[in-house]
Amino acid sequence: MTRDTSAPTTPGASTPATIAQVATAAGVSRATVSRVMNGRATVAPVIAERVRQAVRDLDYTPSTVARSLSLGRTNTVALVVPDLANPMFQQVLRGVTQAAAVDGYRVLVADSAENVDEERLLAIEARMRCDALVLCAPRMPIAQLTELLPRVSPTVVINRDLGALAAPALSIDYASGIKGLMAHLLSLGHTRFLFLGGPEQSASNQERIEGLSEIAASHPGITIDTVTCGAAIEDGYAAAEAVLSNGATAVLAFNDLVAVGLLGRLAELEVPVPGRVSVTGFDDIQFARFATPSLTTMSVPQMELGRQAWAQLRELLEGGQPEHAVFFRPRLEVRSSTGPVPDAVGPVLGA
Amino acid sequence: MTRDTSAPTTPGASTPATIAQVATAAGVSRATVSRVMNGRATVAPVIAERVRQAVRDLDYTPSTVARSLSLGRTNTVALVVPDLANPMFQQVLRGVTQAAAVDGYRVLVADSAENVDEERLLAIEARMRCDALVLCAPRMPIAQLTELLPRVSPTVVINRDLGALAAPALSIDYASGIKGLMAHLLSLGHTRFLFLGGPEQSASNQERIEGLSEIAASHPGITIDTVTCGAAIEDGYAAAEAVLSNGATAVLAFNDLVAVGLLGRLAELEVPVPGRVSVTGFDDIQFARFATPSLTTMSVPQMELGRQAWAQLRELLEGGQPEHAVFFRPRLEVRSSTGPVPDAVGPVLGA
DNA sequence: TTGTAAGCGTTATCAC
DNA sequence: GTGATAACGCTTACAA
Repeated sequence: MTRDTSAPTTPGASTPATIAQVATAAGVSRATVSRVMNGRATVAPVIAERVRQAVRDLDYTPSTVARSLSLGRTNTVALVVPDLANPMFQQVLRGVTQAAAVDGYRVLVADSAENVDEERLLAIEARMRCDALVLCAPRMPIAQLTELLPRVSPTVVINRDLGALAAPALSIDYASGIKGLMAHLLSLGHTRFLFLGGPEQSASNQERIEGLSEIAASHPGITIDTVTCGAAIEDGYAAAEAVLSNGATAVLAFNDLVAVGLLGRLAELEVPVPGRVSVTGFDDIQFARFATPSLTTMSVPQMELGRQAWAQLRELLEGGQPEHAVFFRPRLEVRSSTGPVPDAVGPVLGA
Repeated sequence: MTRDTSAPTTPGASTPATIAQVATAAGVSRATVSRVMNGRATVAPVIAERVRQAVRDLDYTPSTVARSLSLGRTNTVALVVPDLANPMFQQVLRGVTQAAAVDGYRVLVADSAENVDEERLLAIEARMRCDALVLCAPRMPIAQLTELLPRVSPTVVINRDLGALAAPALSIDYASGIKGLMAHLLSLGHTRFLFLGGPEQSASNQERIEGLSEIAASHPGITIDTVTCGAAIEDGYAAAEAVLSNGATAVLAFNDLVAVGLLGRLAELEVPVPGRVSVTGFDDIQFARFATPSLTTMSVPQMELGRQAWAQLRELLEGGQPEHAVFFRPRLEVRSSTGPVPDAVGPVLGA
């Protein structure tokens, strides 16, 4: 390249000091500086101190990039998520960040902004800068995922069932979760249900629907309607009218975001919850407990998902065997947004 | 180092292909491969195609680390925040991530977990892996900040007034914001106020207090009590009793998180809002609008803060002059959690 | 238009 | 114990 033709050992004013400059200043070789910096082997105390002094004088910090190239590892993991606006993924991010930090790893975030097409390239690009990948791609077709995974290994996939794919995965048992919610609502006497569905290609949405189908099959007396809604808070807000025009006494929102949006709109419309309709969410985001009424939901260990993801990656990075796929079974959180079925259905009949 | 003594041009099975392997495969020099990869200059079409074929065959992707070392830039920015759990910072993260992505930059996150002591080292460490830094350090003493900033330049500081410090900064005018809230509450007839204060060392908390002092000084007839509370939703929840035992008819929470927590608890206690007390927040996080009652708050352009931060950094990275410090003036969002002062103060007297 | 070779800043091997 | 020196994989003057 031959960029700087001046003496490379000149302690540039603004340019960060290099190991060579420290070596010159301390009157030793670069190798020795490197040893001191890494607390390696036995360097004569006198020399070591001389090096440390030079380091202080020059304000030297080793170049991470150069180390990465030499060591062949970056000490960085990437997290690819479909939407950073979702509190669920924010918690996963926190979990990964905190757990990785303990092992001296940093986290690079990549938000695909729900753009399924870009997700593949984003993951590959992110993986190139890092030693490993945490991939959250609920909408990516399984075929594409299959092609992608070997390219970005080591990677752990979060939040979707990989089925036969032999890759490390941490998933939520959404089917079981939604069945748990249904069981709760059934026990309260509800028979007419409305499911506010999430994005249709979403794997977890499919799982929820399958769960509901099973319940429907085994409970002849009930009806479960489905309306495609979305995954965002605004979607829930906008769904209030659909909810009211439907005769259901219990609404299962795709997630807490949708549920909170719905709750907000219902409050504005002065529709009593759970007096008129019961509402459930999914995920148990931080706000669920503080919503009014507090939201009955399925608790998903969001931060734990992130922490476990890092734990598995760490294992892989150390040359360990891929873990088995792990399923988290959500836990029912009964709060105040669900209650007994009202005496009569429809706009204020009984009472 | 001399790690791999075997022929370096062997297309290793699992190891990622290098530029040298591509060069060999295509029968050209590495320089030519580099030119093709970067769409450089005029490479003979025939040769270029041969290179591209080799790239495809070998599944070659250039090493980002090696490029970074050679180019002297990583195409990465770091964001240092005190607490990723706060929706405010999550939005800033989104803003930075989205804006930086447009220019081909990725974002590294570092969460200091409210640990003020570690923040300095964290920032330095993060900066080393990146080309620039977005720093959110509301509690860092100004002296330490002064020492730190030159070391991590280029950096833009977010969310605090740097005063005389000549560094790029994006701040919120918290004093003006809280005064706006007070003006609103005063217009509703309130005279007894309670401020639920945030972390005491927090710069923005100080600014809020100064704003309140000014109002107090210019309005002899009113009283403004202060209770140190915190910045988290749980803190607001826990503050409900203190709020009720205080005679105030209007409560100004440190931020929306605190306000939502308070609202949640007040609802549980069946305390009418704003019937008994009015409540305000600060930040206008996503959930503020959907709280029950919807929260009157000061809107802070959170994502915009992130976007602008990137815009300024980009300018600096391109060799531009540091921008002047920018202040965002929050905008009052009147919603349903504030209302006229109740007829009588205390546990249900009038009515 | 293409190749040669130096250089980015580190680490690690191997003599001394 | 310490110092040359060759990598790591890429970019880019400069020569051909």
